[in-house]
Amino acid sequence: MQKKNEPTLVGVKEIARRANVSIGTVDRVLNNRTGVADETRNRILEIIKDLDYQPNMMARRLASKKVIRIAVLIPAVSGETGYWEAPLNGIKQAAAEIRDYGVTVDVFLFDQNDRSSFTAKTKDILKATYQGVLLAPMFEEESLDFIARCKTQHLPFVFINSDIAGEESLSYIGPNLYQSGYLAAHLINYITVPGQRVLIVNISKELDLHHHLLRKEEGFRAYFQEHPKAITLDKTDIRKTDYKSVKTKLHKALDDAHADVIFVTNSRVSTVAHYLEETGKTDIRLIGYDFLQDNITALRQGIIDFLICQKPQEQGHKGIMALYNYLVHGATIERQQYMPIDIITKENCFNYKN
Amino acid sequence: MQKKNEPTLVGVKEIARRANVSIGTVDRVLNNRTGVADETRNRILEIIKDLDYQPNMMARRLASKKVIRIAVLIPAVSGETGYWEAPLNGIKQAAAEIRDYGVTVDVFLFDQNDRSSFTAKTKDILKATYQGVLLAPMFEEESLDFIARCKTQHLPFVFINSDIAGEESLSYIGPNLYQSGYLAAHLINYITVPGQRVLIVNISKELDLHHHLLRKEEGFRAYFQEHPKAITLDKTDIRKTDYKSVKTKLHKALDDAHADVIFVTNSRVSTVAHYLEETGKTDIRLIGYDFLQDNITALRQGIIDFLICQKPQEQGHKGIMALYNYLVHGATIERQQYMPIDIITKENCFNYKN
DNA sequence: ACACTCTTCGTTAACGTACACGAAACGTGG
DNA sequence: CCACGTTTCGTGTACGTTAACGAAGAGTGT
Repeated sequence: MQKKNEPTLVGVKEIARRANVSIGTVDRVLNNRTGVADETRNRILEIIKDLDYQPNMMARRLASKKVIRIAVLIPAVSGETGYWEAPLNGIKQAAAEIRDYGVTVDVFLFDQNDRSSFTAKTKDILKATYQGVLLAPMFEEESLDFIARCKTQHLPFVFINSDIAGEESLSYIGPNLYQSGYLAAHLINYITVPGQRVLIVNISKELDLHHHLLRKEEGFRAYFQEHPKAITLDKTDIRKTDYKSVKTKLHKALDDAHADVIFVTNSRVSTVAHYLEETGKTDIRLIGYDFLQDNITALRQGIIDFLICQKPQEQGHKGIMALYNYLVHGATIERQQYMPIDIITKENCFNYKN
Repeated sequence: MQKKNEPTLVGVKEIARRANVSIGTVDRVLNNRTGVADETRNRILEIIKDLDYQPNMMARRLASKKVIRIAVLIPAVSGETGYWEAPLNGIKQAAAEIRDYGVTVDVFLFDQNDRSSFTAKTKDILKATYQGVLLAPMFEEESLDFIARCKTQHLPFVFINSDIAGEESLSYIGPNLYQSGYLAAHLINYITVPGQRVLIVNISKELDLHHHLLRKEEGFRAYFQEHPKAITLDKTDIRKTDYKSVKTKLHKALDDAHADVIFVTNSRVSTVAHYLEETGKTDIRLIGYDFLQDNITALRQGIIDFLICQKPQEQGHKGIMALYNYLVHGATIERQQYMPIDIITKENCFNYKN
């Protein structure tokens, strides 16, 4: 049926035979090294194209003793939030997959509350000899410093989870925050009727993270600007993440104005769920972010209505793979890889893959 | 920080050295072949465990000239429905990924309207020498025949898209139809108010496929049984898939009783969308299945409200990978791999990965 | 013509594993 | 004690590629 092409049967030997040269010469043009006459090189190139030669990756990486090292710089999972566990898992999984190909990945964890720990780790990375870096540029200023150094060292880097526009990263892999806020608004549009009130809740004590939340809120508000509806948007900022602080603030906010729907702009939605459950306000619809255990529990109980999630584990996986494909296969990488925005409810959370 | 284990540096040579034997002997116990004294075997086994030896896959498959062949038996993409294009793409992608490992996959396509084409292809597969089969068992009787033969030939097989319970397949990879209908009901529960009417629409001329739709409808109805709500469920079966027939039937159904929401149990939802657009009934909410171009278009236009999708491409990919992991790595495979049930709306369809 | 440097290319030993072949070592029966 | 079979093991080649080494030829200056 399909053409009778000999699959993978052609190797350097066959090319060498046809070109009347030795495999050494063929190897030189394949890895475009010097020392081949232009005429010979062209002849071999021609034959390679003719044969649609595909190098045998196994043999290639077996023979090449050079090992590729990738550094990863992301926040440690804190009691604060378990979010980074998922990307880390994706990173580990990818690392395991490409370990056989002679790629090792070292993970450096910094403290989200401590800019200096970030800087310290960047120094460690620059000291060692890596061929690529995957990083979460949470602290903008410090990150700019770091990637400036990367550039002088011709060290390719990939951003994960948050982007710094205008910098020549190989790729950005992460959420489209604006769009995810927009989507949340879309969902709320479905489940509300005119006259109702929506409360937007930002819970975060980190300044740089707060920036994330604002981007989502922006998308959220944009939706209702573009789709006018007679609902009222309230908002409360909570700068402490412990339950008591959240409770107090929420109490006040709900006292000021009743809410039919609460939109929490990050994964702390389970804290709000706890509050609603405790106070028996289970008629309030609740939407938040991220497929974390506490959130899933509340989702199952019907306290949280929707979770929005952007596959953090896959983010980590893709981040490593982008570097791998670039470094090993010389592939060109998409500059922006926005993750799909998943909607999770009580009824489809069972088989969700983070 | 982590233990100073030499990664992948240990090979058969090191094991042989420690055991005071040659690599040949080590090789014998690794591939548990005969001809090793029990005492020696145990000694080597011990060392292997000690060193946490991981064989080098590349070298392994390089040296072993045996090639693994996988057969795939799925419906051809017809004008009828483009659905199977997605799984096929996933299969092709997976095939490309493992081609380097000496695995070839041959795809056999049958006609969804012709049972005999299915049988013919199964014969072709059995005639050739495959080590594994991935199939969509759409025709139950014929499939049972086929897998009976597979069993006598010790040919492992994986089901995709639809399952035949009780058969010893390596794995089933596909949707949980019941649950996806249940989810649709859940969504409709959000967007309806008491007193409204929902119309269930089954569009399919194939008998075996119809069975799929019923399973979804079952889940759908179960939801409202478990969550009683004052809404009325109507239903119409449409046994011809051309637009004119659908139009006629829909007209009649909507004439009988007004509908606030229409739930189409498969990917033909775009046909209904077309009807709604043409007749200006755009106030009717519409929910259906699958991330196909026509559906996406209608989704973007706001005619379709929700699409439910179960990653058909990933299904194909996972199907091949299950076989690969089993045949090459001897991994144990999960018996049932239900795909996540994704909810797609106008606002999150951009970055959706099928 | 000689010594020398460059360019161009062939040869060969790895890489880690699989597998065929054959060599010891150890019986066992006569 | 020899012939023969069996068990147990070591050796060598192969897989397709990389990369170091060095040989042959061309060019240059004296």
